Amino acid sequence: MHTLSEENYLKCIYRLWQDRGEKITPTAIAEWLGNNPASVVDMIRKLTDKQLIIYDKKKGVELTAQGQKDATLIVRRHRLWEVFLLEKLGYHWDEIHDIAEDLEHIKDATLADRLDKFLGFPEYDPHGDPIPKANGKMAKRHSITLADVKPGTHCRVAAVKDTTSAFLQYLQKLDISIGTKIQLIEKIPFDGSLVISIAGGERTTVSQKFGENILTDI
Amino acid sequence: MHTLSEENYLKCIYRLWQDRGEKITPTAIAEWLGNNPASVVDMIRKLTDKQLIIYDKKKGVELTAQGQKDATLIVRRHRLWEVFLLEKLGYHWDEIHDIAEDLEHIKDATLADRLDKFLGFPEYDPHGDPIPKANGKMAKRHSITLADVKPGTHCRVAAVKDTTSAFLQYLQKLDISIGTKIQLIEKIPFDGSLVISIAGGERTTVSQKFGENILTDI
DNA sequence: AAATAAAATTAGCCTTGCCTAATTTTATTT
DNA sequence: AAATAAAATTAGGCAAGGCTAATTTTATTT
Repeated sequence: MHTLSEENYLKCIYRLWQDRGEKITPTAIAEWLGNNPASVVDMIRKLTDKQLIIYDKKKGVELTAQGQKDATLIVRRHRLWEVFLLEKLGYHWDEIHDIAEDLEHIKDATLADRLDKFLGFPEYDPHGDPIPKANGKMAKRHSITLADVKPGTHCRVAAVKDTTSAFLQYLQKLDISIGTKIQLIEKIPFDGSLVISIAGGERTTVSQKFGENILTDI
Repeated sequence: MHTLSEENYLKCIYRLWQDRGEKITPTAIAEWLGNNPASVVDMIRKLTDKQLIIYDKKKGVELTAQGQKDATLIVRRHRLWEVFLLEKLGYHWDEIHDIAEDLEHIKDATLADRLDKFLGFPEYDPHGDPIPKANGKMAKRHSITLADVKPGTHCRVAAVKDTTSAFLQYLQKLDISIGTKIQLIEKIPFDGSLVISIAGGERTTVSQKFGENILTDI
């Protein structure tokens, strides 16, 4: 099996691949993990030896079939634990990510499946991300952000991209959670700011960055 | 906070202290952990620097107040997770120890307390060991083994000392679990073997070692 | 195309936590 | 008490996974 560090790299590569679809460079990985690019180069060598990734200077880092499979299972564990922490232990939205970050590395042949069953086979985690099934399949990710929809559109918050507590706490303050209805009233051309109405309430203005981190259903 | 390794040493010292009450030597620790005594000496220095233990060649290793407190909380986490794995996820007796061994190191200010509440504040773990409360207090450990009771005595299995799966699977085969009534019929003087009756059933003979690992209520 | 900037890589070092081998200390026998 | 055995300790090393600083490649400007 993989070391803690290897797993974190795998997961990071998986996320970058899912999120952007852009070329995954050592620098991008280093930034995401808060590591030095030199360290990343070391690990790229190790993961390549283990045949979990393929690195090509032109194409960047790509996961092999095995790498994808392993990464998916880590994400599965992470998201299942998030559901557990929120639903069973009563944690708040913004507290669960870091704890799940540790729990996801617990390895046991049947743990994730048992947890999945115990939780009632949830489709999405508390941030709206789909939970991979034991076979690696998962529901589609939501991809349209609040910043993408046309002014006038009514939409539903389906997921959040950023899961830092700074963002989640801001959402909490605005009374936004998964399922909240939001109407995009206007986009300010100058800086992309968004004028929205939350759950039919009065107008609020949020930044473009904010809008890009809200994934919507419609 | 402490590293994974430091926590394992702390827990080991705590166990040796509870179990035997004898002088805790570097060799004893090394044996328990399956490490080399030289490594233990290194760690003794580190834990001493952190003021978690006091090491005196004559007295052996002793936990400081802080060391005791920290070790107790690790044990608390371990035992709570064992309850969770057995009761909520449906694991068997002999499978939970190793998983809890990993889970116990997850650190979060409120995790253990939330888990405790979620589980209904259990007093004992599935092996019959008392679960320390948040304040460090815990119910008394059972101390009389099946090998200690007088022939003729009827007693109840309250806990097991050995938690290896080899022992637990043997118990399962004999249909013994926490709460099972056992009568000690006879002790064989030659090798200390015990003739017992399990739940009123027919006579069975078990070894002295076996008896020493069963803790009884009466 | 040359100059500059950015990214990738290499080299060498650090800490943690373990190891073996050698040595010193302490205990146990004879 | 001397000899022997066992335990503890020291010294030196190793792998993992980071780091910084220096160098080489690759991209971007001018």
